[in-house]
Amino acid sequence: MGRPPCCDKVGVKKGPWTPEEDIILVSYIQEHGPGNWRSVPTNTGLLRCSKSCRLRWTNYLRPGIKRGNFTDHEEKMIIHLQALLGNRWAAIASYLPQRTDNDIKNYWNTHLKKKLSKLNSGPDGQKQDGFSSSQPKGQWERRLQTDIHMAKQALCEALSLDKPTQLPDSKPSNSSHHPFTKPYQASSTYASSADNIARLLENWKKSSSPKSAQTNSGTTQNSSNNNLGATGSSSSEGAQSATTPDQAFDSLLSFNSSTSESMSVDETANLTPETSLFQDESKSNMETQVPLQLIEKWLFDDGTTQGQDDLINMSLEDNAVFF
DNA sequence: AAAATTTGCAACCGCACGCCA
DNA sequence: CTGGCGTGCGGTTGCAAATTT
Repeated sequence: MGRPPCCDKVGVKKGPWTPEEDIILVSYIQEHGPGNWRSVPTNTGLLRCSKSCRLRWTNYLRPGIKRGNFTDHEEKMIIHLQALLGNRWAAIASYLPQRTDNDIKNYWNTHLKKKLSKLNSGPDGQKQDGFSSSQPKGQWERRLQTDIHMAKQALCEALSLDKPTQLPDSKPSNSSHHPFTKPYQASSTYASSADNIARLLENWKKSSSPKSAQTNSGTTQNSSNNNLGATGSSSSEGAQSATTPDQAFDSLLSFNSSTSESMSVDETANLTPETSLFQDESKSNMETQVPLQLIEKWLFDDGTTQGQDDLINMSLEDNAVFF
């Protein structure tokens, strides 16, 4: 028995996305906005299941996504947040605008885990993974602990009426991932999305040796590391060298270049309406604001860098205070 | 230079959750 | 209240690229 698959497997394509598919998806979302994923494959003719479409959008095509090259700052945040929240990548991602949960999860699993285990396997390799020793084992317990923690802090905040409002990046973000559950908001949101896809395309064309559709994963990776390389101007380059006779592509690029002319991708990303759009989301606000104080404290103390251990200790001490 | 091994990441899978009729 | 449906989330896998032998 069990739950039937989200989509019948016959005729459903799997594996890396091709630029053509990306274009179709983006241009569809450009028109209709994200959401109602179930209908996306039917309406676009994509031979993908709805989940796959959503994933592709949220992890790659969504506007304002930054890929690769985690900064020290981000790294520390992830470490700290992981200590606080456990493997709740979506929650962690909500503190890191422009980063997806998948990206963070991958980065944690591939880089940070090792890094930390090296760090902590010094004299006595007890603290595996950094700080898990102080955490409940099960996901459920951990979640519970976090929630209690959050609730307590929220209470404290409420009582002190001293709410931080100005955290630089305090964007509730993607806990509900979509700024646009409503019809579809600012078109400029898609500018950066178009940037994303323009990057994909550009790199795809560069490597557009016969392999073409080939390893989209490869092209994706390249593009992902080239955020700086592909700006608005380069996307129009992409338009010129376009070999894909796709109208959607043209419209995308023109759309793109008209909206983000002089901005780099990152700039665009930073200014993306997401930031403001997200700010109304009460649920994630609840979630974000609570540990924010801790994070803020840590972030703003960052200059005084005492090293990760101190950060870790801080979080653990904080936990101790609350329990 | 070629083969073997490791690494990194995109994408898939399946369960959980929330909404709605 | 309950069951169906759509979506979100975290764990895992598969494969290409990078590195080592």
